[in-house]
Amino acid sequence: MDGENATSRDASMTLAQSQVINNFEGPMLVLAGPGSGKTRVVTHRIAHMLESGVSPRQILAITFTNKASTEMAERVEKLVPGQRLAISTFHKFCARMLRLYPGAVGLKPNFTILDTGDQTAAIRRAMHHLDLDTTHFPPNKILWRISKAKNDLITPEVFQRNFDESIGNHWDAVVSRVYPEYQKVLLQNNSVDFDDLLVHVAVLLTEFPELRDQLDERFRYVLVDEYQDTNQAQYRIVVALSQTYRNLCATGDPDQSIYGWRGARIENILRFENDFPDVKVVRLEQNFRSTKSILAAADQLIAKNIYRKAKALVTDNVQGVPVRLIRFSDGYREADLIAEHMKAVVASGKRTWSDFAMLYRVNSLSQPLEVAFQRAGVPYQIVAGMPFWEREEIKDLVAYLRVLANPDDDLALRRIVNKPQRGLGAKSQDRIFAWARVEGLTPMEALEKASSIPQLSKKAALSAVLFAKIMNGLDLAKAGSVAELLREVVKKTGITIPWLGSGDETDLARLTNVEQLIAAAEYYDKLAGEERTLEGFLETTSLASDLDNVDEKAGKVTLMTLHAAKGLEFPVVFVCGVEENLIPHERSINSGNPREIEEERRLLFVGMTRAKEVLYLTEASVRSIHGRSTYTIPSTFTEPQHLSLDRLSEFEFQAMTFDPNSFQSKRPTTAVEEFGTFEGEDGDGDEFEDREPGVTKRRSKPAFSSANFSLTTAADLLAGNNKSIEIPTGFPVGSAVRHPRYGKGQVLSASGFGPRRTVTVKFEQGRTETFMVQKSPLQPLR
DNA sequence: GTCCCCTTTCTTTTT
DNA sequence: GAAAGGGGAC
Repeated sequence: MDGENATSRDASMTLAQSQVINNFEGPMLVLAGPGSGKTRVVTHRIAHMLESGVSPRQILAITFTNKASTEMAERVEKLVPGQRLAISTFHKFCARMLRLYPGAVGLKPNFTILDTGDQTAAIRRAMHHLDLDTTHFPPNKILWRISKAKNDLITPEVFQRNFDESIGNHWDAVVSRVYPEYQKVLLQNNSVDFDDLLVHVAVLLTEFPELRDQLDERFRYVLVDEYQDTNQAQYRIVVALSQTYRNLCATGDPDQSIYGWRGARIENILRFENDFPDVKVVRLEQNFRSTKSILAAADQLIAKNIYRKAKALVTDNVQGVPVRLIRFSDGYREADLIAEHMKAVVASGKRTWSDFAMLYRVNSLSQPLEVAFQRAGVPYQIVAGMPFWEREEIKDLVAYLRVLANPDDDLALRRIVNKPQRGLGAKSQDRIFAWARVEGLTPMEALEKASSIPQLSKKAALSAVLFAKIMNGLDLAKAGSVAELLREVVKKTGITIPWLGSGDETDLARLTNVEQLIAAAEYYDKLAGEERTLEGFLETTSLASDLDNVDEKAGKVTLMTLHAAKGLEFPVVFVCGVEENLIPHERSINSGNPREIEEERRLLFVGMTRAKEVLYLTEASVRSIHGRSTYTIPSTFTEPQHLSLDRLSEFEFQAMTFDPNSFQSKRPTTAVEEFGTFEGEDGDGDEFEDREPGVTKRRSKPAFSSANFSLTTAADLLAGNNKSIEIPTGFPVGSAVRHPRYGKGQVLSASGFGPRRTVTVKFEQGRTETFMVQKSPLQPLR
């Protein structure tokens, strides 16, 4: 798709695609199936608009993720270089708008955007004000309810009214009290949460018609991506911007709506046709991504949804190998054998690590996979886990900047006032801030004058004054750059001192994270140049996400949830844990709401359609969940009468791994021949020697895997060596190992073979632990 | 004021 | 089984 230019466009486009590109006046709804080249079409549409004389200033393209917006911007840039147009995420766009018109909703221009942690803290505080008990009503759950209300544009007043008018449950009783108080806390802190960014702007556009007119005039052409995922607030914003100039182009796919639980409304697509009766609806049904086999299976699955507008899925691509459902005896075998399979395929030289993706419904499934991949030496990147910006040390440092940028940001101040520990515990803090309120001072002023606060200990007062001194000495203008300012924070607060020289892995990780934060600041400094502000940097930090860092070409296998996979594609995809209660998730089943089951089905549909060439669904007979081993039930979605798949046992899968030629599909299919480059055929066993990337060098003596001792290795088989490999002794006495938690160590003693092998390891940091090799995350160090 | 142990809970989380 | 949050002990 690279290297194309704007002029050679039409020849390579389908009729539907050209329609989208060429008709940019008036409302349009693009229903784009998976892999239908949507981004390409949208970017070409923008290019066409620019070429036709539309001013770049009049175009607004909105996406959901940073990644999508960056990609769109890059691709437009490639087509029509040097144009400045607004391509942004919903939240970023709203943050911009709010910085321009903060007063209208009671904010100051330097407001901060709170992350989930701060939001919970704010809820806590609100509940504290109301004397509500946080044990019985967990703040997280309350926050969740409030967030849902905001997504639906329900204000605290309306929430309360709704509650009063209904026979409310006691939950909503609590929420209807907390919600307004929470908003008050946010306003006092001159801050907003993620949802507020949208809600405030929606309010702005509704209550200030002149402003709406002005923005509508300014953004005459609005494009929205992933329209099926818009919530009420986003819908309102988009529609408000498209009244005078009704050039709204929404692209989306109802079949890929997987964020209903976050307030996304598929109905927004249906409503579109009501709001804009003259809408042109274009369907992009041709898939350029997947093989016929994959598409047929996905189509068969999604056709089972009742609440759906039927859409064809067609492709000119080859048939490809059949979609396979593999049944493993348990989750560990699943992980091990998949790792082994990938190793073998990569060793054969036909694929690289980054061709593979592992998708799962819940994050907890990543753990056994991780263990197996580490042991097998398969390089992987895991998306999600603990997002960078959520890390303790990062949030602390960012909180320092937040207080500097927005002195009203009490939540941030509370966070850092005793970090590193200065002997200013909750009690002293309460005293200081209570005194501030009585005296009518800002919290910072109170800290400065702490020595005159009655009943505050000498020690606490001293620390408070010292803290105020540090803060007063910090200034962006003086420091020159955000990165430099951060370095000063680190130096003056000594926050990293406890981590220096301890050698502890987590401390080392903390230090690295701090470095990374500074690096991120440097990057921002460079990008923003002289226009750099603290608010600007903080905005990038709070609106950043882990997903932005997915590198599809990282030379690693990618592990992530099905949700995170939306919008991505990989040559080979494993969707694992396709079992009842996982997909569909038991919560959805228990909800009794068929629409929730349909969302689960769409989720699997999204996962399946990520695959370009080879797709595996896997299930385990026994799965250990919540620490308990349970017999699983096959997923409703894969029942034979619903979905025709090639069903393989783990042994058949293994055989296929080691000798592609030995395995014949059970279903008669002539399809295989059509695909030239897949594993599953073409076993000419070409030289694999030294083809593997570094990590897997230990091929002759693989890290322990239960399958290894009875079978020949993939590499040997492919090389034509039919000698069996020796039974691995794995982790011999005296060998060096690494444990993710305890660090480096040495094997003291070992006993047993195979799955029962246990080793005792003495770790450098002193402790000695015994592990079942198969179940532990131990890695050999060469 | 801090730490540790107990209980509880266990989707998904574009921003 | 593991992490997180709250309550109680020091």
